[in-house]
Formats: sequence, C-alpha cells, structure tokens
Amino acid sequence: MIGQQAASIERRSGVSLWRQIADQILHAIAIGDFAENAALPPEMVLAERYGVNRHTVRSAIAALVQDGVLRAEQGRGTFVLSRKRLSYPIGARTRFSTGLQGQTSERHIVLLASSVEPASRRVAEGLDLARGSTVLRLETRGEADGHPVSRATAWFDAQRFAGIDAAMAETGSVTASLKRFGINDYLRQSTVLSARHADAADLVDLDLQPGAIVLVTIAVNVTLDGQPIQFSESRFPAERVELRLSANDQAMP
Amino acid sequence: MIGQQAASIERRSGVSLWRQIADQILHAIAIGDFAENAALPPEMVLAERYGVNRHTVRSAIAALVQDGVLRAEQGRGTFVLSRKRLSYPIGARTRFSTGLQGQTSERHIVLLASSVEPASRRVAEGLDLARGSTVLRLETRGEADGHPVSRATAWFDAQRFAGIDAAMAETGSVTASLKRFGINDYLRQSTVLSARHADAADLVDLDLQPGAIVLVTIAVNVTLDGQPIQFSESRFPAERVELRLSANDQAMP
DNA sequence: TATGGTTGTCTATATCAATATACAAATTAG
DNA sequence: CTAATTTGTATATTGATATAGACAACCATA
Repeated sequence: MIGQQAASIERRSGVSLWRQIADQILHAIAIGDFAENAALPPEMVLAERYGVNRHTVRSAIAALVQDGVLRAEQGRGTFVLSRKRLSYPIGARTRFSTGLQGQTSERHIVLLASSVEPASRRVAEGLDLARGSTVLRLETRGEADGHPVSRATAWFDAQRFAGIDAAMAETGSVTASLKRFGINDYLRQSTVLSARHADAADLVDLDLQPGAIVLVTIAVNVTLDGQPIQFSESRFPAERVELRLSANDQAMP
Repeated sequence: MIGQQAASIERRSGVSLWRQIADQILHAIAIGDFAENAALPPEMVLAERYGVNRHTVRSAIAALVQDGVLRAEQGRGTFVLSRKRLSYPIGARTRFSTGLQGQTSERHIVLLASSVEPASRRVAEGLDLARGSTVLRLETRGEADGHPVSRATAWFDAQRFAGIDAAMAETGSVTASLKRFGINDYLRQSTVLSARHADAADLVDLDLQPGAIVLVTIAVNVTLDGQPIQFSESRFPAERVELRLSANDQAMP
C-alpha cells in the first residue's frame, strides 16, 4: 500500500497518524514491497504521499527503528532491516516446534507461570468438564531465534494431568509432556481465529511496541478418539507472524 | 478481560486509551463475558478498573454506542445490544454463502469494481502465470443481513476468464460464475492469515469506525486437478467476524 | 416521596499529537 | 570543493486526548 497504491490514513480515529503509518510501512515490508536492505522513500516523499507533516512520518519511522525493523542513517536514508514474518502453520497436526522447521534455527517454549483454578464456562465447555471443576492453567511463551513469537494460555483437567506444569518446565514441549500421561498422539479439533490490540501483558511478554496487533487463536486438542485434553488461547504478534493453512490440512473429510 | 481478569491498557502507545478500552469491551462481549441485553458495569467502576478517568471510559462507550454495540440510558445503565460475531468457516470448501448458513438470514456478494491489469509478482506466482500476464481484478464486498462482513480483491487469468466480472455482477456468486467457465467444483489450496489496522478504503467499504482491526486472508483456489484459478486477498472486520477452522477441514491428509 | 445510584453536561487544566518553519549535520554526486 | 539530498534537532503553535471536580437529569426502589 506504500508502493503503488494510494496510501491512506484516517484522522481523529483514536489511533495516532504515526502509528497508522508505521503499520502500513510494516505491512508493505511484509508483502514484499521492499526487499532486504532496500531504502525507504525519503521522509519528505512519504509525508506528501500520506498527506502529513514530515515530523509525523519521523515518529512512525522512529517507532520502527526502536522496534528493530528499520535503520536510519543521517545523510543517506532509511533502510529495511527485514524482519521477515514467520509463517506459522495451523492444522490438524499443529505443533510448536515442528511448525517452524526450516524457518528458524532455534525454538522452544518457556513456562511463565502455572496455577490451579475453577474452570470458567468457556474452559469447561471446551474440555467437556462440569462447570467449576478444577483445571490447571499454564502460561507459556514460544520463542524462535531468541524472539518471542507466541504467548499462550492452556488449560488441562487438573485431576487427570496433575503435574503437567512440572513436565512442561522440564521438557519445554507440550507433546513430550503429554506422553508422560500416556498420550502419544493428539489432534486439533477446532481453531477459532480473531484479532485485537495487544494488551499490556502481551506487550511485555511478546516484546511488542504499544498499539501492536495480535492474532488470537482459540483451540481444542483432542485424543485420537475425540476426548478433549487441552483448551488454549494463543496470541501471535501480527507484525512478526502469519498463520498458514496448508493444502494438506485442508483436505476434505 | 473485563470480567474477572486484570484489565490492562497502555499509555503513550499511539492508540488512545478510549480506543483500547472500547476494543476490550468489544472483546469481552465477543467472548461471552456479557450476555445480550446485559448491563455493563457503571462508568465509575470501569474507570477504576482501568485506572483512568470516568470521561475516558465515557469516550469508549460513546464510540461503541455510535457503532451500535451498546445502548446507554440515563439513570439506568449501559446495555449490550449484542452484535454477535459471525463465525466464518475457513477450509477446503470455503464458500461465502454456504459458510454463514444458519447464522444470518440474508447474504450476498456485491461487485464494487473490476479492471484488467498486468499481474504483479505475487499474483503471477499464485496463479502460476508468467510475470506480466494480464489478469482480471475484481473488488467485491460480502454482506450478511445488510452488514458488510468481508471485503475482497480477487484475480483471475484474464484470457481464460474473460467476462467473469459481468457474471459476478449478475449472479453475485463466485461459484456460479465459475460454472459458466466449465468449473463445477474447486478447492482452496492455501490460506495465509494476518491482521492489521483497517485502512481508509476498508473503513468505507466495511462500515468500520476508524482504528478498527481487519483480519486478512490471502488464498489460492484450485480446480480438482490442482490448477490455480483464483488468487484473492480478503479483509474481515475483526470486531464482527471470527474465522473458524472446523474439525473436518482439519482432517489429516 | 425521599434516597442512592446512574448517565449527561459543563468548565478548567495538563499532556500528547500534529503542524509549521528553520537550520544543522552527514552523505553523495558532480 | 561545492551543491544537492537526506536525516537530525530546535522552537513555537494548534488541536485532540486525558484528568479533575462539580452538578444536573433521570431512574429504581425502599
């Protein structure tokens, strides 16, 4: 939208102009309008294109420089440091570590916190438990090459999966942890996708700039015979991650 | 996040506090924290919960009232008008009109514009055409019960599908239009999901409030023998639509 | 009817966002 | 070296955003 198409922003929207422009530059980089190390148009040109003051463009660029997306050099120009979006596959066999194979060199899950609590309506329905049953909640962060790429909350039946928090902390893997409870394979039953602004917790955990957007998936994993075992809500930074539905996982029933 | 969990917003983020609060209230309604016609907590309570002034909460509520999500009544309270999110299935057999069956009573696609243009790199790759081949671009809007629920740009091989724009305008359906070209069935080969702020064009076409978020899907449809026929980018208003991957469409290969 | 709780309106002030203008500092091209 | 281009810095002004406090209008109900 920054290359050929009409660049367009909206005033008095509750979202500042500099953030809208930063979003659009990020989007333009993501869809390939600018190659790695390519120079952005000069600030004056961008200002004219968006119909704003040069300082407003500078605020947008400053945010992206701060975020490690751009590099500005006095007298020369502003250049793309190309943080390509990770393409994250979603489907029946969605797993964290297998999903990003080949795109990054190092990846793992960090357990941030765990707690026992009564199941809310959503969680109870998802796990097919009685309302108020105790469930185990795990807060985790997925990382790839040192960058946080996901932030998830997962719920398990506390009775059946007592101690899975320790297993997660030890193995850093859901798949490995479930094996300890006799579950050698599982499938994703359903996934619901939405998007919203990152809240304060997401900002910290995903290392985002305030105002960023997160993709949200709400999913239920089941055993091979259809028994629900895990209910989870995951947040992905939209500026660093895209979700991909592969042809195979979209096969007919 | 407005019911039990800690409500959290971020200052000097480029996104105003009233918009962040409006987003969170909308999210809370979407995930079922408030039933239809339920009363929101009083403005003073919300203000304390978010740690802001009551007037800031009022700005957020005013935006949602303007948007038709809430109804405020002096002396009584503020109530949810419950615009439930449409749950839009994504999978191998994604179609517009079949997708929303049962959730809405009336739905159709409106052709906004069409043009012939040389294929960009993305489009050429998606349709497996030579770079620079002429393609037909269709701009469409999907509507359900009078509300816009999607905004899509679709590209077809101009040579093979000459006149599909007229067919779309006449039938209001991609499936019906493709039948005229001898294609009685097709599958979705791939879908990539991302999210961003709505741009000015989206605001107009999807009847959104400035600052809204759109879910973006980029997809390729193919014939049953794998020949690509349609490349498309669709935008969905995140506040009115969620995307659902059903168990069947997530079956193993 | 009297009281407490709720939304609606008003005024004032402080801070952030955006504009306007000017000039300095660094780089590149001639 | 000079000129043109580009990013960096500074100052001043305007409008939107957010806070603070006070009070009016309306509703439910004890």
